[in-house]
Amino acid sequence: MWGDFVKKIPSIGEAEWQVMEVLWEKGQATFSEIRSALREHNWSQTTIHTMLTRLIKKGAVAIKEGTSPYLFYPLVSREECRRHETLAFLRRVYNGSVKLFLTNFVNDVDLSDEEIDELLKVLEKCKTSEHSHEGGK
Amino acid sequence: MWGDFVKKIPSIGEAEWQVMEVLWEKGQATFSEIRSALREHNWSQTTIHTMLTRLIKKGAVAIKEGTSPYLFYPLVSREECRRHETLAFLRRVYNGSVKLFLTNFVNDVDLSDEEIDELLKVLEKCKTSEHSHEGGK
DNA sequence: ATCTATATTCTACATTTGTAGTATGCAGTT
DNA sequence: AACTGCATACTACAAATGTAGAATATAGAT
Repeated sequence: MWGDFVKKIPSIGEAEWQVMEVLWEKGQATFSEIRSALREHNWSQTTIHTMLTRLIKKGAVAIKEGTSPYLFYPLVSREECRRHETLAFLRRVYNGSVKLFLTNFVNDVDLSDEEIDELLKVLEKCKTSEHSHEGGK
Repeated sequence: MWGDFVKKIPSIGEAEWQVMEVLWEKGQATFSEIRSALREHNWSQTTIHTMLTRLIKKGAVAIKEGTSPYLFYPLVSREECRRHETLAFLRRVYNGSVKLFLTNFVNDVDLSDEEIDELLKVLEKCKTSEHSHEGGK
């Protein structure tokens, strides 16, 4: 379905994901901005730097050319990362089946009827709204 | 009901999960049974053994007392593991919001209207059926 | 008792990830 | 020039995980 020429989404760890969130939120940011956005995590500066470095090496982040205090920005979108993680997760835990996921999850975790109603609404909307990617099988 | 004794669900890696699947499927199994069930993975025997050992150490698997060719069996249910993984996943990737998950995911990945209908049905059923769990959190 | 095949244990190594100390570079101030 | 602070780099270490070789135990066949 996605052919062989799919952009390879790098794997992003739990803590790294936090850093990415900041970048996705801000679009771009200097180190101090990132640091202060992550203030509550009480990570040492070097820790954050290490993560940025690794994210760069992985191709998830880049530094805008010629910026003095470096401006970091994401090279992969939150959407593609989410999709990637989601597919991996479903494959791993639910045999790749969204249906199985919903069935089990909604049973396991107590979702209130209100929440279920919300989900129903969301799904309904998705259905009616045409997703026009026909792109042949 | 379980008060503070919340059973701690161990973290289970991707490959380890495969081993657990076998155990969940069979209920219990000897090493050779497990091995042959995982045949297609082309893992060396020791690899599988290592995983079993680690799963035991983690408290995810146990050996039935006094069985000659050891009988391994799961100590944690697929359901609780799934719940655990799911919550962690949602927290990590979707800010803990199922709604966000559905919205994004259904948009990102092309779900056919049929699939959406199926999901709708599943959700509807969940709503009407009493879920008599006590609320957790 | 010996051999052999399967069962079980021990040890090892690379990679990924979280975490962080230390060191150096550079710019503005004294 | 020296000092002070932030910016950036280099190095390190432990835990988790995937992967597997080597060694030993043990039961049944010879």
